[in-house]
Amino acid sequence: MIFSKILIRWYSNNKRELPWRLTKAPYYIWLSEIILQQTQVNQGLPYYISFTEKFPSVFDLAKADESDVLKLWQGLGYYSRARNLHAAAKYIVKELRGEFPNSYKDLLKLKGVGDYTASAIASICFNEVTAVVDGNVYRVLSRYFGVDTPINSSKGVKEFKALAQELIDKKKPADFNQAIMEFGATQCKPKNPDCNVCPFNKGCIAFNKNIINKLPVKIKSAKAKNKYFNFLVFISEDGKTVLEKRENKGIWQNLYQFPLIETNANVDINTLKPLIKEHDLIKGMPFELSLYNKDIIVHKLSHQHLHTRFWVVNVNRLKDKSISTNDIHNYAVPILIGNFIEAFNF
DNA sequence: AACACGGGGAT
DNA sequence: ATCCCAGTGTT
Repeated sequence: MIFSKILIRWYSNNKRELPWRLTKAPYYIWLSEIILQQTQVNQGLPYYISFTEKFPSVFDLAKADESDVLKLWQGLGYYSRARNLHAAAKYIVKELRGEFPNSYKDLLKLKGVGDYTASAIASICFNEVTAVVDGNVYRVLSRYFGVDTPINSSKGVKEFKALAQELIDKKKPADFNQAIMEFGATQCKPKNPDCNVCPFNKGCIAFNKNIINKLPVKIKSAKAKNKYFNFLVFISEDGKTVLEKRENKGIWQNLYQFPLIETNANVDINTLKPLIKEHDLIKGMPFELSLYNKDIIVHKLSHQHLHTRFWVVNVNRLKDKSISTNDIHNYAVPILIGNFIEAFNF
């Protein structure tokens, strides 16, 4: 039997029940695909539920404020997905009168939609024969066909896309695409794949040459850099504090944080005090400084290790820009800040 | 081509 | 520790 037939049969017997598999409405498929980029099903699932509840249609999403979209996205990471999602919703409503793009080519014009997502939506919603290539597909194909081209090289990207496009079931592109991803996610896993019960083990090159753990080949990325963050948790006698919006490019764009002093290394209270004394928010005012977390919190991102200390700065009163500590939960914050807010219990 | 972009889970 | 995750955008 040919590859796609075996795969689709496996899928019909083994697929998980997931909410986005109950619909073919492009808005919902799009939502699920954006949420699931670089995100495991278990992590993305509650966000899919809350987004479909709060924004049942692309019109609801388009008319929301970005701050509300980011608040709902809080904790999921890769926040450009939320910003692009919102921008694309506004584009669909304004420029396309709410009619969702219905081809790979037009889907690609949406912010945050690249080759993978355009292929997924086009195939699932419109039966377009466009093969998806995600992390699962790289793994399944590299192992079965014994392809050792690095998956994150430009050559590899083209090669695997062409191979997937060759294999896809022209009559059932939606099933094929979802099947190969589901197969990679639940059976042909990175570690300890279930080769003993695999319907492909007879023909799988990696299995038969015993090189399962050598494939796929991936070029290693640079190591994470250390950064040293000192967050200033101002507290005034009338129960106010300060949050600032991160406007710049980089991590956490458009999310909120406590005023930040970044240093080249961990600093103690004596080093930090003069810096705070000159801080715009309290220049010339008396203050008391204390360290909240004795143990440095190391928040690990893909490319940065954030060595973090929270400093409580008690002051008499705060100028403008301050907010009531009662309102602090209304702001979208990175999980690092969110965990502090929860522990500090304002 | 190389890098930035989060947070959680598995090993 | 290290790798991976229904990838995309920028430089």
